[in-house]
Amino acid sequence: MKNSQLYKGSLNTIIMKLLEENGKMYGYEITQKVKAITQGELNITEGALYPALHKLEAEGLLDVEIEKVDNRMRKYYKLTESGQKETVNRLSELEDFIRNMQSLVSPSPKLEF
Amino acid sequence: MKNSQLYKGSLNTIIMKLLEENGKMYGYEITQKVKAITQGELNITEGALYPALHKLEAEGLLDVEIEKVDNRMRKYYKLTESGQKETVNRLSELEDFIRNMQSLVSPSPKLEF
DNA sequence: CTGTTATGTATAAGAATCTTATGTATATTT
DNA sequence: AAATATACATAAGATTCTTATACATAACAG
Repeated sequence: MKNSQLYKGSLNTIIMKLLEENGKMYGYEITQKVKAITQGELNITEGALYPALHKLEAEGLLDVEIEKVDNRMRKYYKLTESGQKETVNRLSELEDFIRNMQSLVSPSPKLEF
Repeated sequence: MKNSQLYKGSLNTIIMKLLEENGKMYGYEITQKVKAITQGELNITEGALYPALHKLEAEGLLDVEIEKVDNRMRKYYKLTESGQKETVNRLSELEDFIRNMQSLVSPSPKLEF
């Protein structure tokens, strides 16, 4: 991903959320979309992305469909039914995570007397 | 930590933030504090915590001070000067991370016509 | 009084995720 | 003609965490 270790563990959730929103996407498209949404702050590397997609597919959360565009291969991924249910869970976990992290770092204001 | 992979990579930031707020803390105290703040949702395991503390110390971000209380050892950790500076960076990275994740998953509302 | 829970630290094996590097191939831009 | 963009893939190694184990004292429960 980027410089920060914080993104570790969040890639699956990002992929699934984007697929939920966009129906179907291919790998390279995902990297570009993420870059655009985060204004270049988050760059997903292929070495992280493709193994993640393969794993989600192996787990039955994604379906794949190969197309050829301009003589180049594209593997379009979309959520399975099981994947759609799991996406709801992952997003819920992400909300909890963000809430917990904010509780931990939000400046519980030090009262001064 | 807990069930979710999302927390992976965030432990160092949590530790440093708590030390910034509380001056000095010992390991077990950190686990209890995190549990309390997150209402039991996030449980830091010793297998993750102690190696993390040792590494932060080795990197010169933490200082350690041993005390004996009730015949039991406590290792109090506090931020070094370098650690204080680095904490600012880490918290800034965390803010960026949370902002980026919210951009990615916030329901860019689908307009219907 | 004896076993369990709480307090307190530590490490080692293995799992999961990611970085970095490399490889292949075509299309487009310079 | 060379560099960049598009498009997928994998392998070695780094990092971070889980799970299990280990040691030791204090407090509580049966």
